[in-house]
Amino acid sequence: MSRIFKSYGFMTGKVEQLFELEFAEKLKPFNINAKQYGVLIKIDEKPHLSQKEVAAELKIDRTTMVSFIDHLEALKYLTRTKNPKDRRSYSLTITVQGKQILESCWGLMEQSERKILSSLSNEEADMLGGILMKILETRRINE
Amino acid sequence: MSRIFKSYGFMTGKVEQLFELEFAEKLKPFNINAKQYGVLIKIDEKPHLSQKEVAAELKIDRTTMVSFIDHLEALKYLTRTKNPKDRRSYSLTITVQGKQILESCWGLMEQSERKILSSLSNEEADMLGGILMKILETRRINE
DNA sequence: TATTGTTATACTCTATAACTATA
DNA sequence: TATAGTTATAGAGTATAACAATA
Repeated sequence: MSRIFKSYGFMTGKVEQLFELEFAEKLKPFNINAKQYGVLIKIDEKPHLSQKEVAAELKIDRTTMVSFIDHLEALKYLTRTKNPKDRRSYSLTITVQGKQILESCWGLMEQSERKILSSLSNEEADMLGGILMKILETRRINE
Repeated sequence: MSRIFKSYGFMTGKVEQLFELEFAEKLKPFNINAKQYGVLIKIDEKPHLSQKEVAAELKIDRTTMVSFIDHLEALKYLTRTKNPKDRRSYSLTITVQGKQILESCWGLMEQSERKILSSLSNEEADMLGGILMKILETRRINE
């Protein structure tokens, strides 16, 4: 086996690619990508955030956020309303349709992840989740 | 904690990003990126491969490979010589300087990976490597 | 005719800078 | 003056199509 395969970065990247490709396929019918799905989750969990706040929490550039929100609004997955307390900013809320999409996508994501992890025992899958979480927690990427 | 954080895909992506950013920083002085480093490893392990063969093994587009090889040749990390048995293709070999760079980068990669994994016990780090490998093996990404 | 490497081109994704409206 | 959102633009990174040299 090639030396490069002994690299955690390389292995993690390849596994990430498996998850990404599998999930992107499932998301196609909904016309959104994984990052836009993350934006929708965030707005569902914290209604009335502004574009800037969502951008900061997900570490996405605010100009990129404009196009993401444009797209999700056009699909009627969320609504922009002017924040009356600061009319420069928007208050973002998910729509009923958006919530439905969210649930469907969550199910599809679990399904595609089960497929990628199918060679692992339940214990190994749990272990993987715990170890990844542990790496991220110490880096304080807790959003 | 946000729901999205319970996703393997999301966690794997974030961890991959940690490895990538850390290693990219180390590679800067050598003026190559992680994929070009992978190309160099491949040519070191299998001398006299053609550009097309390297491209196929690493799943990189052959037109992208042209610019990678241009770059690595300009840095004198590898040499192109015409394959006498098929003058359409090149025979790629790593230079002495390329080999030195390879060893330096390998050390730096191990160093940056140890940093990312520093919150794990040795057993956990080994477990992570084994589980990632197990996922990839069943998908037959064995190059 | 098919294939290797090359070039020109285009496309995706994202970031930078300048603009507007509000504060 | 500073800030939220917007727009225009540019820069990576990569892929598609057409071409030259060789098989």
